[in-house]
Amino acid sequence: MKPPHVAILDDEPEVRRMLSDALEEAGFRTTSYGRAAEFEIGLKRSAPDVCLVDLGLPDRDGLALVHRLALESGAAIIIISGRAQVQDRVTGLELGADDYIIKPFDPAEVVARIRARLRKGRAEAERVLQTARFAGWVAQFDRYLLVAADGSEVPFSHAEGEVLRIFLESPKRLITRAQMQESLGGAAGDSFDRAMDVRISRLRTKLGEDPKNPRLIKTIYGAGYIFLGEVVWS
Amino acid sequence: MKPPHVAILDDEPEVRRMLSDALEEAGFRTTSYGRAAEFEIGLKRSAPDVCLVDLGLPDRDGLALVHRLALESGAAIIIISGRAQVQDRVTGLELGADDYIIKPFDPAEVVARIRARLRKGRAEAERVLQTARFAGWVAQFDRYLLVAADGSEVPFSHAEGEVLRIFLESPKRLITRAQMQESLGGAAGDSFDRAMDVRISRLRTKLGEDPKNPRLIKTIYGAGYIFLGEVVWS
DNA sequence: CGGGCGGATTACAATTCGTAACAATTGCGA
DNA sequence: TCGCAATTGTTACGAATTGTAATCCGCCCG
Repeated sequence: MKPPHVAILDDEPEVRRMLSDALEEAGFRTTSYGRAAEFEIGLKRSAPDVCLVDLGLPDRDGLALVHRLALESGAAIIIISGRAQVQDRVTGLELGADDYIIKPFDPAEVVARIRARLRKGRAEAERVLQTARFAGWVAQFDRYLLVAADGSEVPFSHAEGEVLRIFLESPKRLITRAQMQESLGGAAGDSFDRAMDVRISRLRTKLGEDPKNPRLIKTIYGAGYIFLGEVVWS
Repeated sequence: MKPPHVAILDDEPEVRRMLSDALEEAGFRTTSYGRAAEFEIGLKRSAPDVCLVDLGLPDRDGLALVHRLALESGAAIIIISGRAQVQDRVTGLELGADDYIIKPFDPAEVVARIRARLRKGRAEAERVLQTARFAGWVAQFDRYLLVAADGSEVPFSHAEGEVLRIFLESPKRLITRAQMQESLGGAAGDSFDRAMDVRISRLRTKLGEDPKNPRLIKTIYGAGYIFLGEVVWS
């Protein structure tokens, strides 16, 4: 997979350098331009995935440029501007910019915002399967399936999945019964806690736990539960 | 075309009102929630196009919620937070938020940023997508026809097509029964849910699903359905 | 060492879902 | 207008999952 290409348009050389340094360190390819005329020539040679555009250009009205870019280019357009008024931001976004960052900016935030833009573009294809690995198991939450170390598959139900998710999201930490009820959306009190017990019990059997010596879901008498075991999400 | 639906999650009633007023004036449908628990229940009823999430929630860690939303929901996620540090913004965006707005905010900018998000998303959807490929099938919605891998053709009806389209538009994602009913325009409640079951059942038989071990349309008891399988629209 | 209490497990009941059979609706052509 | 066929909704019943209640087991403290 090729690294995404970011085009930078800003008349101040220091700003250009700061941006290109940060972006290349973050794994992007960059091309920098100081004037709108060069920028447009560069666009014809290679289509960037993201355009960072400063509005205060010497040779062209920045907003008009943004508008044309939005219509003609498929790239994500991010304005970087010293003009901080709300009205400036609103018109910039209305004209087709995908984001508006105010100077002075932090390069780390620029990187994060670029990533957010690129993510949506290819989000569906790249969406990582929501899976967790622990103690030889692989839990696939998008398929409601547990895969054992030997490859055998054990389906789990929605109720069991909710409990399992809570455990896997905070392993090695005490989870009180009240917390778990809250997460499961159940009204605390009367007889719902018994339902929770049953859910945990059924989950334990699916995980092949030895009731007398549970290795994964440990009961803390009078307090709650702890999920032991290294969890790696991917 | 239905107006986009924006879900608002913020514990301060004034903020909720300010947002919903501005958004509805701008032509959006809104639903407001004060607590994460209610918000998640609302998500099961109808799938919003945009989620505005405040990080300072009383009953749940906002960032964890954002992360789950990013993975499980197809909506655009915009954080609205009083935490203004760069580090906060970066982690919020890295966890899957599409934008990060700092309190105090101007409603006009919120509207503009929501529009910017929807614009990008809709650009994809606006290409008239009439055929989808999945699991060896080709679904041609303009001809109400399913073409199998061996070339044989199976016609599907309008009702079946509606269900199929919903599945193919959000594959590998839980679709609650309420969401599906809303998409199908049916009044929830009495006996319409049985009609939906029947539609799905008939679609399953046309797809040649094994009732005991469905490979494509999986039922999540008590929750909804998931369409497994890679989908490519063209 | 025994009682009380909290949790685990089992059996059963309630809910939810699948599908087959049937009824209602729609659309079309004679 | 009538009748036929295709589609869709409705009802009924069986199967699967989940909650509830009853019982059993084990921990903690005296």
